[in-house]
Amino acid sequence: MIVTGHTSSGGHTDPPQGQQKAASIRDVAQAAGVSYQTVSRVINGHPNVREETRLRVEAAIQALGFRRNATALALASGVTRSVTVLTSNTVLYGYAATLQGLEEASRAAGYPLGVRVVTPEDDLDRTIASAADTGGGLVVIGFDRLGAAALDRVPAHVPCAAVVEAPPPGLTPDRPAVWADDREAARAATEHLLSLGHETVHYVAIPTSTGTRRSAGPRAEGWRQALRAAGVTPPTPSGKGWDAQAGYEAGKKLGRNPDVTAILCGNDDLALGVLRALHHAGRRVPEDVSVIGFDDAPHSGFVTPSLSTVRMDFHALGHTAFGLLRAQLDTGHQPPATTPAEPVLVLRESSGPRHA
Amino acid sequence: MIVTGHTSSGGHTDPPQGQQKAASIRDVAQAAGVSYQTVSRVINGHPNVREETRLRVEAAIQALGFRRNATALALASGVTRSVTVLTSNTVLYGYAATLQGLEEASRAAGYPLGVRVVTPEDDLDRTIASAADTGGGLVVIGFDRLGAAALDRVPAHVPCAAVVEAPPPGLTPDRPAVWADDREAARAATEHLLSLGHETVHYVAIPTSTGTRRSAGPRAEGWRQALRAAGVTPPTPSGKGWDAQAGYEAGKKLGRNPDVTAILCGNDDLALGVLRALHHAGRRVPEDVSVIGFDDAPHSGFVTPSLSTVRMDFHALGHTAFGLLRAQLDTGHQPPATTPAEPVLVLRESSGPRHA
DNA sequence: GCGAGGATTGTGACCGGTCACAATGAGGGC
DNA sequence: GCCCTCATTGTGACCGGTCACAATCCTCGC
Repeated sequence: MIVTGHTSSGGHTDPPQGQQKAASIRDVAQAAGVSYQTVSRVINGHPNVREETRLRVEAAIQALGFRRNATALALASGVTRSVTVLTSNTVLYGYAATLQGLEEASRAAGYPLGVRVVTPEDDLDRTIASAADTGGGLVVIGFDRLGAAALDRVPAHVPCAAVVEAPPPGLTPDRPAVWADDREAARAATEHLLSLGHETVHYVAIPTSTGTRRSAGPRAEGWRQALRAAGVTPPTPSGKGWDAQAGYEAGKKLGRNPDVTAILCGNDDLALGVLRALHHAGRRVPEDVSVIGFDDAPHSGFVTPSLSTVRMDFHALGHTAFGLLRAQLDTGHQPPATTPAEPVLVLRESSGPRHA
Repeated sequence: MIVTGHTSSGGHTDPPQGQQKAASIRDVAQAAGVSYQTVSRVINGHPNVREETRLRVEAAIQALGFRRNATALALASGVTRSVTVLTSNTVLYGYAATLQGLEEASRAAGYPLGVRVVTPEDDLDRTIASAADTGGGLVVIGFDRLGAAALDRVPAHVPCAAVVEAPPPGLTPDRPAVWADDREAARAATEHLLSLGHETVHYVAIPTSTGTRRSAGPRAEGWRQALRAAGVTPPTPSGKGWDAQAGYEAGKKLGRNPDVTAILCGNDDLALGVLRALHHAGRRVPEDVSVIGFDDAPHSGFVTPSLSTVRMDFHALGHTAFGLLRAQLDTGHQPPATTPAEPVLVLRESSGPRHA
C-alpha cells in the first residue's frame, strides 16, 4: 500500500486568499440587487415573487455558484433531515444488507445517512449521545445484545426506530420497530428437515439479542417448537459466535456423532463452517448429513455443496425502518403499517432425504 | 416481517408542551448566574475561569442535561468535523472492509461518518454536492469506474481523500490518495502458479476503474507482466462482473478447455463461481486446475476446497484514507506518509502443483 | 380620484454557539 | 497610596439561514 498527495498549495497566484468562501444569500442578494429575504423566497419557491426578480436572483445564484448552507438551515429551521444508524457490525451479511436497505431508502428521501458502530469497549451512552447530537433521528440495529442494549439506552426524546430480532415481549413497544418472522422461518426449515425423514434436527445457534443462552432467540424458538410439535425432545444447541470459525467448531463435535443427520444453522457463515467440519470428519452432505443455513448470503448458492438456507429480506427491513423513523420525524408519529415479504426457504444441495 | 409502533402520544399529562427544548448555554448561564460567555469558557476548558465559578457552571450543566448543539457549533466555528464516504457499493467484501476501516478511524477521532452510495441512475454531481453540503470532507472509494468518476467530479474546493485501485497515471495527483499494491500482488500470485509448473495462468477479471477492457487495471497488469516475464503470451482474460455468478459463467468456458490448469480471479466471489463451474465440469481442484482468488474474504478459508487468495489490508486502506482527509481538514494539507502493509499471498487448498 | 386589498419587497430578531474586545477586580512594585 | 498588569467576567457582533411583521407598490372597483 502506498500513499501520496499534493505537496502544499505552492502554485496558486491570483487570489490573495486561496480559499474563497462560499457565497451566502446576502452575497446573492447584493449581486441581484435585492434583499436577502427575497433570495430566500426564490430558494424556497415562494409564490409571491415577481417573475423578473426571480430570474435575476436565479441568475445571480448560478453566477456565484450559490448552495444553501445546510448547517445554517438546520440551525435556523430547527429541523435536521438526517439519519444515523447504530449497529454493532457492518460486515456480516444480515447487518450489511439491512444497512444497504437503509441507505437506499434514505438516499431516495434525500436524507443524509450516518453510521456509527457500537462496541463493548466504547461507552454506550457517549456513543449514543454523540450520534443523537448529529441531529435527525436514529435507527438502531438490535440483532444482538449490544445493539439491543444500545436501543434500550436511547433517550426517550430522541426520534428512533429499531430493527430487531424479534417482537418486543411487552404488549405496547415504546419504540417503533420492525422485524422479520425468524421464528416461523426456523420452524419451517426444521419441519422440512423432519419431513425428509430425519429423526431430529440439531441447531447451531447465533448469539441472540436477549440473554446469553443458546436456546434463546426466535430462530432457536422456532426450531424447538417444530421439534416439540413432532414429539421430539430438542437436543442441546451449540455454537458460540457468528462466523464460520464458530460453525467449524460446533460442526466438529456434531460430526463425531453418527446420530446427527440434520443441522440447522443460525446463519450461512456458521453453516459454511459446519459444512467444512463435516467434510473433515468424512461425512458427506447431504447423503450423511443435511445442513440448512439462514439469511441466504450472496455466495451461499455457489459453494459446493450449495447451501440450503432461509432467505431473509433485510433490504425490506431497512426500507421499512427508515419509513418508521421518517414518519416520526415528519409528522408526530405513528408508523405506516407495511406488509413486507415473509422469509423464504431456499432448497439447494446441502439438504436432502435421510439415507438410513 | 412485521411492523409495530406506539399508537399516538395520547397519555401524556404533565407538561403542556410535550417536547421541551434542549437547554442552551444561555439557559445554563442563567441557572448558574453567569454570562453565556462564561459557560462557553467552561465548556471549552478555558484556563481563566475561577474554580468556584467553574464548579457552579458545571453543576448547572449537569442539572439541565446540557449538551452543546453540534449544528450551532459548526455554524459559528465554521468547522465541521465529519466525513462522508462516497462509494458505489457497501456489501462487496473489499468495499465493506474499507468502509469498516474508515468507520473505526472516524470513530476513534470523534468524527461522524456519513455514507452515500453513488449509482449510475442518480445524477453524480447532485449526489456529490449534497454529500459535500453536509460539511466536513469526503472520502471517495474509487475501486470501479463509477467511484473513479465520482472522484473526478468532486469540486476542487471540497476537502477529499480517495481510496483508489491504482496510483494515478499523472506525476502529481491533485488529490491525496491511497491504494494497495494490487499489481505486485497479482504478479506474485501468478508467479507462484507458474512456479508450480503451470504453463500459463488464465485470468478472470473484475471490472476496473479505468476503461472497460478486461485487460485493464493493476491486477490484470501484474498478471500479464508475470506471464510476459516468463515468456508466456497472456491468454484473453474473461469475466464480466464482480459476483459469483459472473465467475461461474467465466468458469464454465474455462472448464471446457482441458489446457486450462491455473486460474487467477479478480476477487474471491469470482473464484467461488469458478470453483463451482469447474466442479460442474468435472474438473478437480487443485488436482486438475488451480484457482487463486483475491481479497481473502472471511469465508474463503471455509469453503471446500478452501480458497488460496491474496489478502488485502482494506482496513489499513480505510484508516489511512481517513488520516489523509483529516490532515487536510485540520492543517492546511500534506498527507502523512504511512508505510502500510503489503498484500500477502495466502495459500490454501485450491492451488497446487500441476499434475501432468 | 381615492381607498381597499393583494402582490411584492424589505427590516429586525432569532437559532445556539463563537470570536473580539471592553470592563471590572485584585495583587504587586514603587 | 498609586499605577500597572493580569485574571476574571461581560457585552456586542457574527456565522447563514429562517420567521414575523412592516412597508411599499399596483390594480381594481366605485
